[in-house]
Amino acid sequence: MAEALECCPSVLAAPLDPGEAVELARGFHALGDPVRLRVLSMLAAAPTGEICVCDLVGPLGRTQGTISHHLRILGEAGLVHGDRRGKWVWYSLDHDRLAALKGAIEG
Amino acid sequence: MAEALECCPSVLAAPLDPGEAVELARGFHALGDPVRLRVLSMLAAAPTGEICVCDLVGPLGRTQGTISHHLRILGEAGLVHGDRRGKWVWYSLDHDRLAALKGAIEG
DNA sequence: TCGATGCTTCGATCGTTGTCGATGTAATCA
DNA sequence: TGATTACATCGACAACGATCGAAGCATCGA
Repeated sequence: MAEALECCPSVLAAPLDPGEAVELARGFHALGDPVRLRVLSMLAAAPTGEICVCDLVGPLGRTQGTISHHLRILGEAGLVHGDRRGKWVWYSLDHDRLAALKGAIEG
Repeated sequence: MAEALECCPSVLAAPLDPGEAVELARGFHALGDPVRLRVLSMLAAAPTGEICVCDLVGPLGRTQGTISHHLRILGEAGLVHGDRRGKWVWYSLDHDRLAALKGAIEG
């Protein structure tokens, strides 16, 4: 087993030190809300891989301010990125970050 | 792709319906705390796959009541199971439940 | 039966968070 | 410039959650 690359801490390998645990918990905490999970799944299912905020508000049944709040949390967790183009801000999924979290809980 | 087995909803497949999102969020929410992640990693690293509460209190630097609280949350999320044997309660990891959560965030 | 040990539950505190409505800001269009 | 649209931020509120100390169970040994 390649011990060399310590890119991503894993819950299932050696006991997690407190710092790694805090960092990982930040990521999983962002996944711990139904609205945010649905945002991610909508982004993953979008044909172009991008969705603007206005197209999230209706389906998710939350106000625009609330959706913006959740997108900020997802962004701070590194799970999504926003790109302003004209009046719209297009959000897309960060597959690498998601893969890193997945890697943290696989044996 | 085998559409047949719909055992575990995935964030990255079709858009999540609200009910599935709530259920998945419950699991990820349990992972969204540093103390709980360290509990899981200690369980995974334990030679016998089991640890009693008294052996978690010291390393995690929390009171026994707090550790018990976190174990209850992990248990309700299906991530750990407790087994009373004599004076001790031995906790172990539910690898299947963890794998299901992992499966929910893989493409 | 009585104490000691391991764990759970309870009550209280205090910070966090999901939500809304309202306001602010940026970009576009007339 | 002014109006409109898209999004972010703010203030407030209620609900939740992490934590502790203390009290309550359960089990074992003497």
